[in-house]
Amino acid sequence: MTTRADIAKLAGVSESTVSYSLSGKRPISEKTRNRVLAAVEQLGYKSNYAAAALAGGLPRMVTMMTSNLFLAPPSRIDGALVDGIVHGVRERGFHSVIWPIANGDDSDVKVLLQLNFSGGVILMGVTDNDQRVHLLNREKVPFIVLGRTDVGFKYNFVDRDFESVYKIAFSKFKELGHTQIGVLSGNDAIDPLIKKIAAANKIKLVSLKSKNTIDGGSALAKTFKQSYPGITAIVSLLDIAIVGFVNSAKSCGLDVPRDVSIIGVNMLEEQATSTSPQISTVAFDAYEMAKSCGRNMVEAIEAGKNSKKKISELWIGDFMDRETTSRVGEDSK
Amino acid sequence: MTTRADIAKLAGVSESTVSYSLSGKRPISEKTRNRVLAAVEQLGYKSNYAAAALAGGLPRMVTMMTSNLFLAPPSRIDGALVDGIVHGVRERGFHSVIWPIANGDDSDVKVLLQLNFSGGVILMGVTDNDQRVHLLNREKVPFIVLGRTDVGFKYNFVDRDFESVYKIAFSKFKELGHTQIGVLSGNDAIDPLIKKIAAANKIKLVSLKSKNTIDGGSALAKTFKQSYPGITAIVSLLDIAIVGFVNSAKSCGLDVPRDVSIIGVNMLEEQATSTSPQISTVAFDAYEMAKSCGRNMVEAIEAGKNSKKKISELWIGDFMDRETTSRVGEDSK
DNA sequence: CTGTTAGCGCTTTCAG
DNA sequence: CTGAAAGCGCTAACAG
Repeated sequence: MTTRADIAKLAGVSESTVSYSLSGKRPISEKTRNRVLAAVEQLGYKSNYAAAALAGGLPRMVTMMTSNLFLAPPSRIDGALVDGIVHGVRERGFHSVIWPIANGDDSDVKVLLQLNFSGGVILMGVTDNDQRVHLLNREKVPFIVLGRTDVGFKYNFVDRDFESVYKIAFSKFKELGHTQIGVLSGNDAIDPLIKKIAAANKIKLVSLKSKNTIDGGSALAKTFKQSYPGITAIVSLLDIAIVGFVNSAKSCGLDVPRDVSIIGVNMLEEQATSTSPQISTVAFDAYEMAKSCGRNMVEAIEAGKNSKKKISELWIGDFMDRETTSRVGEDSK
Repeated sequence: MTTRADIAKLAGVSESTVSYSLSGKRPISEKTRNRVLAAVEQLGYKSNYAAAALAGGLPRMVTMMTSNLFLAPPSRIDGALVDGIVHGVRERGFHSVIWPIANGDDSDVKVLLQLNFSGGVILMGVTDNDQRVHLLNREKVPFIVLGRTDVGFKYNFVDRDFESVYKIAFSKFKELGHTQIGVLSGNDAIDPLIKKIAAANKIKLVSLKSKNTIDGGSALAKTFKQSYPGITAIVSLLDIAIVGFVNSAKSCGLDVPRDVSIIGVNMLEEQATSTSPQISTVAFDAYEMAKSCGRNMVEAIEAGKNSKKKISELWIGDFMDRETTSRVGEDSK
């Protein structure tokens, strides 16, 4: 294994000059740096992560914890989240990995924590009353939750401000004259927050349950006209399903947005524009949100465990009106 | 941060005794060990991964590289593979993480290799002529490919012995009297290996293309009778789709296995028994295969890069006959 | 702008 | 069975 000593010798400089040439943490003359880089190239030198972490006093690594990777239907959003974290963390000079945990098994989490390998943890895909949050909290690892869950105490998280999101969506629906709208989600029950905001707008809600798949959305489109004659609009929490719905709409005799006006609150901007220009969205830049989460994580780690830096933040989507949201009661041919 | 020095002081022993108590690499008296463990417990000591890796001379870490995590439809098999690797690697005292790589982007791969963070890499989800294999080979990182791809040179891999698998499946079909069978896969073209073995058995093949989803399989079932009247059997390479097919069969007027005899060659034993007892399988214990891959990886790392230990191996599935594979031309009510 | 050097926390000889 | 001590390769003072 070649070390900085080897390349120092070859370049005819000191070992620290090698380090600084590579890290850029202090000024190095162009000439010297080039000699160092040439030596690095020539010897195929690679830095040693463990040594750097040890000497630097910190593992420059953040760990994403996400179970169910292969069990739940994948969403473009999940990919964007991982991608965002990777780049946000990298931007701050750290690295990130996914720590695979078997479903519902705490032992994998404990192994990680016991290892002291990770400077911090980003918890993803949290479920109701997620036990992992308790474990992380107990072990005093710096952690941020991507999403929210009620575990009985406060913790740092990054998430969308859904209250604002729903307020935007429902007030738009209200303004357009809709009075009965479907809530497309994975559950039979409608989120209380949605109920509250709909009530404030005097809008009647109907639950539309679906799997978050293209076919799930298609299936809904097929029976939509018969099953829900009164529904003139849909607020969708399912990114993939609503694409399937819109794609199938025409062949099912549904005119979007004339017959059904749709606002997607959980879609990537990219998805909305590329596959379903008929959908208005309260846009969600999952990548940027996750990137900011990654940056925050690194800052929290560098700030040290003791410093109680408050890094909670909410992410608020912007309303993207493509003027495709139909007005109710007009032009009904 | 508490270190071994702290716990040595508290336990009244030397620092090396602490290390050995924890690693078990040399005999320690029961009494001493208990004092050490008590101190560890009391101070909440966690070992420092970076220091251990540095002193030990090796990063005790294996990296799984798998792109498309969130783009491709997930399969139970992928989960079983990850799980198997984690446990195979852990069994040998190493750890494993997933290194997220953006699709088709080499730079993430290069970052990892440059980091010298990983003792070895397990490449998953390889595509045709996968560039990552070239990169790994060039960087001289110990690596094993889970699956195979043609990149123009030899490398170590762990994969099923599909030639044996197909031989088993087709000779069984032949024995049962089938002469025309469908090949359920994601492609229009049929794998040349399958063609060769079918030809040897004088069996005519028809390509059945499907997405590997429950709904993909269902769709196929719906049109199967009309579209493929001559097909009496299916060899399936798609684990999820075939489950969908079998689930929908009855409601589509298909009697499995009387009308269509099925052998799944890419299913987990678990899937076959739990969801579709009518399917015979050339069983695939993805977990065990991956576990063995993980163990091999660690051994390769410990053997050192120079030692050209030959670790290639093939995994051969066992034929699981549930006596549900129908005989052609009999009992056709 | 560059060099010297003292550790980081652990593993592993070597010496009892 | 236990201790002492020499590093592992790097970072970050400190000293020019």
